[in-house]
Amino acid sequence: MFKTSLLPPTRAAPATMPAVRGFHHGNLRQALLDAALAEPDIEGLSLRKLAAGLGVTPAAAYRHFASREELLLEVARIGFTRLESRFAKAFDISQPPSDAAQAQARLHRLARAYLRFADDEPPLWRLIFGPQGAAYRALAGLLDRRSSYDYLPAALLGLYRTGAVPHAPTESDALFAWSAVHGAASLRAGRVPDALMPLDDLAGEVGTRIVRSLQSPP
Amino acid sequence: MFKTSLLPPTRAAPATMPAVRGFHHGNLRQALLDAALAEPDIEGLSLRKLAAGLGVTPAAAYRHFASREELLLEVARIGFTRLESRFAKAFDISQPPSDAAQAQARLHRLARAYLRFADDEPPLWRLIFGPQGAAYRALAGLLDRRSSYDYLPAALLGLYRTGAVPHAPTESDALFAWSAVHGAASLRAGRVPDALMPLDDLAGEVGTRIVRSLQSPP
DNA sequence: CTCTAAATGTAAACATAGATAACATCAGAC
DNA sequence: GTCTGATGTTATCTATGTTTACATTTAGAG
Repeated sequence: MFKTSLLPPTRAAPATMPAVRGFHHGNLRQALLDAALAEPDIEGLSLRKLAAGLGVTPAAAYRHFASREELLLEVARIGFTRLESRFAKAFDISQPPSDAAQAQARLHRLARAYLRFADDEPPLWRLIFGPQGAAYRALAGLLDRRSSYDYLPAALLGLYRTGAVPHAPTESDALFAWSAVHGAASLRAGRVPDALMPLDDLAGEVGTRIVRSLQSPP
Repeated sequence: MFKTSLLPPTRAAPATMPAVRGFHHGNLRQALLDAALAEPDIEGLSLRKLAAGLGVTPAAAYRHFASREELLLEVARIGFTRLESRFAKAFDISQPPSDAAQAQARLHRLARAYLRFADDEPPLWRLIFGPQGAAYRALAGLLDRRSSYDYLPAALLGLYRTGAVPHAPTESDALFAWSAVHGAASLRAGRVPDALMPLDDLAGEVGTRIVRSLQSPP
């Protein structure tokens, strides 16, 4: 027999390490995710091109993802994880603020982490926060169950406890703070003219103004 | 001769008014735009389906738009126009604020207009402010040349002139205000849990906090 | 070691999409 | 009336997501 087996030797992946286990391709799933993460326009990627780039048939991808949408969802999950990891570092739970200055520094670090993520990984940012909602809403569960959404309120509470702010933060306060940071990042990612000052300056401005907006009583 | 002329009578549009001029279809261009505007997911629309819905061949659309992208661009322009029209009404240039309260009311109206647009026309909102940037950046020229971007700074200046705020607004102030409003609208459009309070309350909160964030000297 | 079953890929095909080219038709100018 | 340009229609091309039937490789049971 001879078949059309003219391509099998295409598995010329001697330069790549055996990944986890060397199957046909050597864990295609991760390779697809990596390729997707490297895409400049993740939402606009083509499964076929991705597969072709890995020297694999389009249908092969369907052994690992039920659909294109599921691939994107998985990528979005990775994005959320990376974002939260940045938040965790910025928040630094091991070092609770002992005075107002430290509490404000923590808030600034959070704002900076958020903005920096938008700066460092624009494709992921667009995928995650794209108003398309597909990935956004689908992953809402992932966000709701603690994590990213809680860092900001916690930081605001720290402001109050250290006396940087005169009243305990309300939900409204948290929403406003979140809006300001998210809005700044959005405008920056959207390349809105005015939003292009140095990132650290922007983070500082936003943090400072948030604190200022909390000065009067509720 | 007989050809394949079995479809021409499909032009059964006696119920629709002659539009501007009764051509083959009776101004397809506008009909396509209207159909696109009625789409729940504008960015995801299909030219073919749109055409089919109007009882017209896919290729017919290309007599009016060079590409799908151009159709979307035109829709985005319409969206921007609608948004600016709301801003204009909210700003009410014919009634300059004569005291702090009126200046604040103007700011609140602007915030409300912005949020209301996101609420009233989610598909347009997503198209316009989608981080995809396609339409966004392409239309940046339309935004830069005055209009929407200037209402907020003007409102802030009004706050200063009427003494509602102690210092003349800087670019940073305007950017922060814009971030806060835009962020609130984004979160709302993204159905983020906390952002779902009544629209007017949200607009009020945002407006009030923006003013508060401008209380200290620069 | 061998045999089998699950995991993984391939080939071929279908449906839909955007886009283009050649041809047809209608409105209005002359 | 005839000619011309605007507007639509018929294929037709290519790219893409997706499915189905088949092949192959791997891992593990016996």
